Amino acid sequence: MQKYIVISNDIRNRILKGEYQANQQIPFEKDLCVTYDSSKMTIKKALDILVTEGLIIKRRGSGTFVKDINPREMERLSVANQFRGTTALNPNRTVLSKIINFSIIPCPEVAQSKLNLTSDSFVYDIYRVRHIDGLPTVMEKMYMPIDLIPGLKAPTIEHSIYEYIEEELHLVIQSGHRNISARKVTDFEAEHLHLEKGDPVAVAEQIGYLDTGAAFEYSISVHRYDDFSIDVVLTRD
Amino acid sequence: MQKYIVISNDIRNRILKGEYQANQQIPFEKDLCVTYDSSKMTIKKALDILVTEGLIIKRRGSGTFVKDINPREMERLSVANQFRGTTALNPNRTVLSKIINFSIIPCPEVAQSKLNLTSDSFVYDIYRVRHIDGLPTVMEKMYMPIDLIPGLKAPTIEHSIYEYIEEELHLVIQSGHRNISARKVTDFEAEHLHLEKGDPVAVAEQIGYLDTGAAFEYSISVHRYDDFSIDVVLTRD
DNA sequence: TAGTGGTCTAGACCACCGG
DNA sequence: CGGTGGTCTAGACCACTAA
Repeated sequence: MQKYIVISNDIRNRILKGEYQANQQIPFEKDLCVTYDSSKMTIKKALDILVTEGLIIKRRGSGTFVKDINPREMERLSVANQFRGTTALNPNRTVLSKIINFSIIPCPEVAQSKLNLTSDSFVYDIYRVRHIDGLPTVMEKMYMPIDLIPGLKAPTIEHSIYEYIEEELHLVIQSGHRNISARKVTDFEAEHLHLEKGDPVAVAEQIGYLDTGAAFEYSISVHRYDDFSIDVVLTRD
Repeated sequence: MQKYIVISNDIRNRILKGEYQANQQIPFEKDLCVTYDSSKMTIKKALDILVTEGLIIKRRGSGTFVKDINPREMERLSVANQFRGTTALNPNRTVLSKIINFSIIPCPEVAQSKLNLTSDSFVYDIYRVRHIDGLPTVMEKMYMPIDLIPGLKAPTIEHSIYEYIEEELHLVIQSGHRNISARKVTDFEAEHLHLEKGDPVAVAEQIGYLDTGAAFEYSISVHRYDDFSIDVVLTRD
């Protein structure tokens, strides 16, 4: 494990345990260099991780301070801006899917620009309802290039596609570009999600990337409004 | 302007102009060191900015590659995960507010944990409808500690509070922690937002921080569903 | 003015990928 | 095995803050 990760974890734990409290100043980088027997650059890198997580702020000329955050709020932060599938996001719940459609088609126009493909490429066309602890919660429309993700079968789609990609194909999922919006549920969706006509849904449109830079997924997830929430840490510049 | 920012901007522009195309390999860090007359660490820092923006990916042992992104998709990315107020987010539109409530009260329980205050601290209690180009678009409930943000007056609230904080008080807004969800509009909100009973709204609950680390704002923004959308770049690890 | 964090360097060593 | 990007160092200089 790299040094800056270890240091970063250690300081994060001290903050979460309350050893460094909200609004309190933490030791100077110079002193942390001694504490952790590291160079200034390494300490800076460790602290910068906590800055992007939103736990601390740094002020040139003054020092480094724990943000003015209630301890209960802190735990959410470490998972904000992390890319996880539905299964991984609900580790203590059962996630199963009912397949509405599973076929292979030429890449439709709507997905061409997202996946950077042309219509002569083939993609899986997947439409499924994801049940969490038995309750229909998300409807997911998904396009994946068959060249990148070979061998998809119905049983996989009923469970976790991401797990298949990582554990069976040994590919590495690297990042996702997601757009969040809201709208009214369609009648078709309402039926599957057990919602009333015109109820709200949250829509997450997403492009997923492998560590090769290749776009492997374009999906539109329609979530019941009472089971959707996402945390984001935003910064100036 | 710092060297790594200049380099980062230059490479971003080359990608956006198509000089470095989707899926294409860009020069090795070693060569970029020569091109930009910089050290390896500086080049790495410049490239890492583009990685977190979602434009490129790096593979140890292989090189650095432009992500498999359609050029049209790229422009959205540079503003993802940026913290802006409504006014700054709509630079070409007119943003005005109708005040529903503006008073000073002891910090209510709902905001105490968010702002890390106790009930003996006073906060502004602001409730306003934000009109964008004349159309009611967002209803914003906002609590701000009067100690941190002194001198707020009604005319300021009708325009941009963020501008007042930065340009009049010369404070620096540093980051925000935001939670996004969706629900049905209340009857009261429907009236002000010109929505029908039960229509969807997107809810952005947010804590804003100054560069001192102090929480200066807790707000709940209720957006018309047809004028709300947010982009997020998510990563593993 | 002393001391903070920010930038930048030159160079060492390492983990990983490809031929 | 050579070459990539990743980590880490020791030290220089700078911009900024606070007393």
